[in-house]
Amino acid sequence: MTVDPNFLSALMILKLEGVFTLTGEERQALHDLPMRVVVLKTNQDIVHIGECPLQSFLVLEGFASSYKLTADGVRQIVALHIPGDAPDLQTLHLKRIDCSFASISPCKVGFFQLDDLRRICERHPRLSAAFWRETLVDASILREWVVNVGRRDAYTRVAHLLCEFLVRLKAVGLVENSAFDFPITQANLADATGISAVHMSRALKALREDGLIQTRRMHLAVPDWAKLVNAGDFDPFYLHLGVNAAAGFRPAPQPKAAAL
Amino acid sequence: MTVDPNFLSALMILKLEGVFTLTGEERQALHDLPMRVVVLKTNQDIVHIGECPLQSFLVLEGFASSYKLTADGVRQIVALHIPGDAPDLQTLHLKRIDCSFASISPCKVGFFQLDDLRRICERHPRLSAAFWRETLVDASILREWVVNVGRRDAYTRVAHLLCEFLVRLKAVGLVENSAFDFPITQANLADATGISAVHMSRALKALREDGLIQTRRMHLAVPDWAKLVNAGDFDPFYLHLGVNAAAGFRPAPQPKAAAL
DNA sequence: CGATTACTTGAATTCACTCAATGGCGGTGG
DNA sequence: CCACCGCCATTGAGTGAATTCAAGTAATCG
Repeated sequence: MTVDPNFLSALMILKLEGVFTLTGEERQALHDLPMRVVVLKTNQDIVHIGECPLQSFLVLEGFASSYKLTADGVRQIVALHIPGDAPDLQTLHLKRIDCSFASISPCKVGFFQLDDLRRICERHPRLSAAFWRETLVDASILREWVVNVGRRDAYTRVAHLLCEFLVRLKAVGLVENSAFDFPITQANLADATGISAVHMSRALKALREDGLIQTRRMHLAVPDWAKLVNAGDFDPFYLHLGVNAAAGFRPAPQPKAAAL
Repeated sequence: MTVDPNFLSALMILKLEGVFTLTGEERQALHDLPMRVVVLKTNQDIVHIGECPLQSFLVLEGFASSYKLTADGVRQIVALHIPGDAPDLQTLHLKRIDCSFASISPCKVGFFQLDDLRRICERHPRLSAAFWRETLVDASILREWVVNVGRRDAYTRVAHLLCEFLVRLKAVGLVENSAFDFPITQANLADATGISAVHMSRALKALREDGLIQTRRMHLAVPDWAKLVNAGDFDPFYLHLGVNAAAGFRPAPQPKAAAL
């Protein structure tokens, strides 16, 4: 995948189009957002907790994480970011960043000035709302992570994380035949699920032996989606994907919501 | 505490004032927000997951929770809400609610129409930004909860939750002499920390025996704040409280943030 | 090809869980 | 007023899931 200098906005636009149709003006505004592309190796810090940056970033290629450390130096990954994600939108309204960001695979990110984005938000209220919505979806994912880490056993937990990964990657077109590139170490997966790296190895082995996943190299395949969903107690609803993006993952058209 | 019919907006205003000073117009707009006060007993559902409500609510008195259930019916509380919180601002931009809300103590909540709030947001961009900020702080708390549940042992986890509770309650003036009303069952605390109710009992006992907390009836006192903070690996920064609100909790004025 | 990093496996341990029984408190009704 | 019931909290005993420690294998990179 080559990096078009405006690939940043292209990805952003793709994602927002999943929610509502942009006007030409809105698309243009995003397109004109100046940015600086940076290439990262694995495990490089992007922003560090406590900083007050003047810029924010978008993931273009590869994967990134948000993480925090406990007092005794144990790491917990609190979010995984895939191409198209803007992990750090909180900087728009919170001065100091409350978690660190790092690449967890070779990775390209695009930096943009917060002031530029603020200007866009002021001029285009619908875009502002769309970014707000993004941060709300992130919060929804965090809620599911609390459940995952708090109440599911390791096997289910890992299955759930892989389900989430697959659905999110599919939404940005990075899945082919229920398989995708997966250059993430077990240690990182362990930090994302709150288990030890050793136990992650065992959990993945169990999933493999049960025929729920196939791992070769840095590549992951899901032979039986329904089984993995079942094993992971997974319902993609919390991802709040547009109907288009979620096609193929919702077994049936979503039921009319219950009246209040 | 009696319920002034406009107590809702009063609380909302109080909280927002912690971030920036409202103009008279802004204050008036909040004050004029129509609302309906509802009194709840313990453990009553307020909004159920999957609904598409036309209204949202604010907690006036007592405590509420956001929770989700796993497939086998185990509950995980993903957020606790105290007076002044608007737990359900996500409805502004997400159609279907992705978690349930319930009272976890006797409780008063104020419902308002989303359309009314949307109108306020359109007319008062600074208020819109302030509400957005609120949701970002909620996300920050969720990140800390993932760390808490994922990487800390039960003892530390419970201490951390109690620290968070005390700081947040203090910010809305519900703490006196490091003590506060605490009408929350151990089962609920267990669901918030991802441990079993039995183990919660043991953890609280240990904290009591170590002199970190005192519990009598539905009341909790913290004799030695520094010790509890230490035991809970607690740093209030993630709460993003205004400087005023956090007074007395930050050991020193926050250091100039590191440059990017 | 040698060095480093990632993964796997086994064994012993520990933290937290379930199950089960008991005690305290508050409310309700005879 | 006291007896009873239900909810909540406590405690003990046994179990189990996940951890740490340790060793060894496979893969990757310069």
